[in-house]
Amino acid sequence: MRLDIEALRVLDVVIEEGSFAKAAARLHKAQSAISYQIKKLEDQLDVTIFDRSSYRAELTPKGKALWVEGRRLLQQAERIEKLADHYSEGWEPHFDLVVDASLPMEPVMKAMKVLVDREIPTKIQVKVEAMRGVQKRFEQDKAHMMLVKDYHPSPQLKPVPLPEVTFVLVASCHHALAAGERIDLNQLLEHVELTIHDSSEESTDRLDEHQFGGDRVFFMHGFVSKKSGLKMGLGFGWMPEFLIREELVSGELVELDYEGGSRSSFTPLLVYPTDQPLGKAGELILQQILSEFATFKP
Amino acid sequence: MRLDIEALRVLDVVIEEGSFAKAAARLHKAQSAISYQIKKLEDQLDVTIFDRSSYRAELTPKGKALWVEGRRLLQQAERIEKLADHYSEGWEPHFDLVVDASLPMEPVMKAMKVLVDREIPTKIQVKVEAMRGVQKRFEQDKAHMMLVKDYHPSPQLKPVPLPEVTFVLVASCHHALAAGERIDLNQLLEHVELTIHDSSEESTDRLDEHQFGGDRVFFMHGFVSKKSGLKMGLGFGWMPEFLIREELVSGELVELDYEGGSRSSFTPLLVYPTDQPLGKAGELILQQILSEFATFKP
DNA sequence: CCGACTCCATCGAAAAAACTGATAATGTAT
DNA sequence: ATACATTATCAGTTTTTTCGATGGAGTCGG
Repeated sequence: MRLDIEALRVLDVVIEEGSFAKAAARLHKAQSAISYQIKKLEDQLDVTIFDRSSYRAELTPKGKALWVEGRRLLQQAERIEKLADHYSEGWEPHFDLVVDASLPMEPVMKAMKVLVDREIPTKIQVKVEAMRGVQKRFEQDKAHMMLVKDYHPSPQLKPVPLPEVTFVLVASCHHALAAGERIDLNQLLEHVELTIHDSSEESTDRLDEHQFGGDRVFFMHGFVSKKSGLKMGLGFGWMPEFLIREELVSGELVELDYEGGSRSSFTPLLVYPTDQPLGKAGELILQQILSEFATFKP
Repeated sequence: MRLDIEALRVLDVVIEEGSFAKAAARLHKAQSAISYQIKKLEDQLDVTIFDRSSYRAELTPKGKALWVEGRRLLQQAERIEKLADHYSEGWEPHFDLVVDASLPMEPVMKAMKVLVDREIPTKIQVKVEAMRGVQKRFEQDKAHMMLVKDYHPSPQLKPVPLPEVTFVLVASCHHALAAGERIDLNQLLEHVELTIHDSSEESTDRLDEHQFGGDRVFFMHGFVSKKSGLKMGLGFGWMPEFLIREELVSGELVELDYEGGSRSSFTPLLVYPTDQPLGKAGELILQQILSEFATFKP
């Protein structure tokens, strides 16, 4: 590599200042050091950058073209240095967040918006997964934080509780079960159940705690499609209450009168590893997500 | 500037090779020199790039992010070096060609196409001007070559003749002059003359040699619009023969029976400065243009 | 036209940076 | 357990960079 950033910087300053001597002054160097650097650059690139035949050294066309390219390199160098500065100020290069699909996305989105607006140097990625897929992705990607419904505890993982989420067992108002009273398990099992496809499992043989185990179970790929399946009367199923509030009010979806209980609540958790302290971005995200969830009303 | 290309190159090789020692071998340096460069980079950027706690040094996330950025810088550095190599091989950074609008563009375009297809490193610009504007632009832009109908000779300018171009005095077949026989100057001056706007003049008070000096002269901004003006019967005027060959055959435009002569030929010139020898691109362009003009049949 | 000034190149000496080779500490593989 | 691989460190050497001084050439202002 016969190119030297320092030499390009000298070239840039010489051109800006208009003379070797002035550049030397600005760079706090002797004028001979400037001569040396420029000559070195010319020798190494084998290109005459300055025409010295007249009084003041004048840029040759080739010199000018190289200068233009050199400035781009200098800018890239500055970017790298700024990046390094950010890192030593405590910003982490990346921050990966995994979120359980059954949690409300609005507070997460709001928190992200705040971070984006602050133009922090950390690159943030958010991935949404379902059920066991959340922790699986968290571990696979070595992510920095996850918002989960449930997880395998570990001494290196610190959980922070988030506001409770309620699930409701519902079906379309036109569904056979909608009118049923004191429905028992056997009655339920006669109908199609809609549930979410566990994004961690290839062969779906395990059951979610919220799954009844009938013969006909339809696995949807998210609560959006599950909700539309429910609304069109395809079957019954559990839904986060905040997602179907409107449909419950309008009566489009109705809460089933299931004898085993039609409501189920859980406390979602914000989880992050403690073996590595959170960086600046991590702290910010932590605070922001907690604050958004605290004020979140669906 | 606390960034050093050499250090980034060492970092890159270390990561590619997987160990300091192997990188040292590939770079023909001692292993301690690699340690030194990496440590220097870490100190200067104040970022831990490698985690040395395990046996082999492992990239930290920050280190990886810096490496990715560093590679972009290395690529830019390589581009600059390649550019410099091209320059010392004799390629010039830019080549500016000015062409008179009354010359056929086809051979020029063909020549340019050949150059472009060869992917030469020189950036080529072609500018089309009219009349005195050609040489004016040539001098103003310090262009490297011009194709002109006429120019002010100078000892530093070398002219090379190109194939003759013929101008024909024409008008629409529906124009009053079309049917005239042995038309004299006074008859001509009773009609609107179409001519090309000299791109060098602000106030158009000078006359082209091909201009009769009637009261009503319309200045067009190129032969394309002049031709359409002629075809719609707006007036009469001189046109390069190669541009109106079809219209003459079809009879849409007719050659006037002017007593001063309805045809005028001139030898266009390819002109370039001799004080600076042509670069590789210049030589190529010279050869290519001459060869394209030599084989050009309109 | 002269003297003061600015421009840049060059040179020897000095300082700084980079590298070498050897050694040590630690970990891996067999 | 032995041979080998990996990285850090250190003293000494080589190379690069800088300094300060000098000189020739061009410019500026009277």
